[in-house]
Amino acid sequence: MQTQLEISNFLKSIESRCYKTTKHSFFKGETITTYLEKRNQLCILLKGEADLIRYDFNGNKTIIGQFSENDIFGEALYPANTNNELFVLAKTNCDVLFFSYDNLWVKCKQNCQFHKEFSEQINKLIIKQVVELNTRIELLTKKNIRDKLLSYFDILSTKTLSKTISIPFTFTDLADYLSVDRSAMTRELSHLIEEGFIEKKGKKIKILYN
Amino acid sequence: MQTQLEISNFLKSIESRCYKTTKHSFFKGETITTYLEKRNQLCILLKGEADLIRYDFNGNKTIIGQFSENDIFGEALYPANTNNELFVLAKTNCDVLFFSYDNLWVKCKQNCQFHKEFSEQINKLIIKQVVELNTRIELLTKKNIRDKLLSYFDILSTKTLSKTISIPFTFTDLADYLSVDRSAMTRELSHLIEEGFIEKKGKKIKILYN
DNA sequence: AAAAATCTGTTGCATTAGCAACAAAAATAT
DNA sequence: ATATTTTTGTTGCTAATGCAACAGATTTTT
Repeated sequence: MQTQLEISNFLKSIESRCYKTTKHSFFKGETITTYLEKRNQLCILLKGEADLIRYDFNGNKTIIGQFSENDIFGEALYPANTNNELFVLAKTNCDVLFFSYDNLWVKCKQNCQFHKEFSEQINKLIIKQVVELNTRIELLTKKNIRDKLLSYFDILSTKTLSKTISIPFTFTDLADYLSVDRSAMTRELSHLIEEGFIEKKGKKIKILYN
Repeated sequence: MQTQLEISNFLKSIESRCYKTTKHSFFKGETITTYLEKRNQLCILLKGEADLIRYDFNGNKTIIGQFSENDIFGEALYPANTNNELFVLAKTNCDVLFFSYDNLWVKCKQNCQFHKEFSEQINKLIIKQVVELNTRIELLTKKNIRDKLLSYFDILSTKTLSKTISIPFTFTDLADYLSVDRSAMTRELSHLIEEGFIEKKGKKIKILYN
């Protein structure tokens, strides 16, 4: 499998050829796209960080997805919803590549190398995305906050092969990712420290159990 | 986009050519596969229903995924986990197509039509899977059982364009899908009936609000 | 360097939802 | 047709967690 860096370089070198792709830059806070109609749009985040936000009928805001470099998103990957308004908001300055899912599998007339490569890269990104979604579902299906936290630490620890991990976002965002109340999560973190399961210093967590 | 039926027919007609694919049948209750090592295996459920089951360290069983006809699953789509044992169990008699993700993008020497078609179909299935995963995450990120239920009904209602919906699995399985306690869910259903939000007769639910 | 905004930790309180247990109903197997 | 298994509805109890509010720390903006 290709390294993350190679994929990244490939994506950055893309210029519209047989596909109609569009690159666009966004400033922090701008709306990258909305999921309102079913437009078959796909987007790749070339640079920056973005959140998928849901505002429900009560006006409650929930972060339902968090994207970083090389993540793929867009309406084509999302169910046609009804009562909810979904926005992808730039958390930092972002570069985004847009293209249509419809075009993706249409045979390129020249049967060009670029076309093949592009379509393979997209597939890899989508599969990566599936793995991430499954990871999150693993966590969300845990019955309590403690299990969610411990499983999350476990996953990070396995990925980095280290018992000391660094939370890659704010605790506020972590609470959103695990879909729990932030203060309840902080409380549970305190309990885990008291009971000797973990040590915590800022975003660094040291796992003390085997 | 091709219809579900066309995809289904295509998949059923598959015989190993340039890809190494294997078909296998399973009886109800049998283990279709386990997610223990990272083998890059992909599987398509050609017939039947199957569950992805997690047994955690406490021995608790959770259904973390439910598959039906033409769903794609397998280790390639799943994070390499640590403490959990994952099994795909046949809920009914099943036919399953196995192949390796590694082989999928290796260029077929003959550049054959079958190869192209197969790879396109797989992509469509994977995208369908992403949509389903996102649907579930939408539901799992709701903060309480009531919102999970109402959103679920809403999604079904939108899909079928009807205010009367039919739950496609048992309430026990629905509780698993929404990752809530079954008795608590039944309690909440009773409240929704009392408060006039829904009517319920067996698996048929009538939505009474606009 | 100062001001503004965001993030973090904490606590009290009320509500929710998990757990356990049981009986009736329904579905499945013999 | 009968027996067995699974599903469903219900309820009491308790623990977990969401919510609100606030102050101090940290980060970002001006």
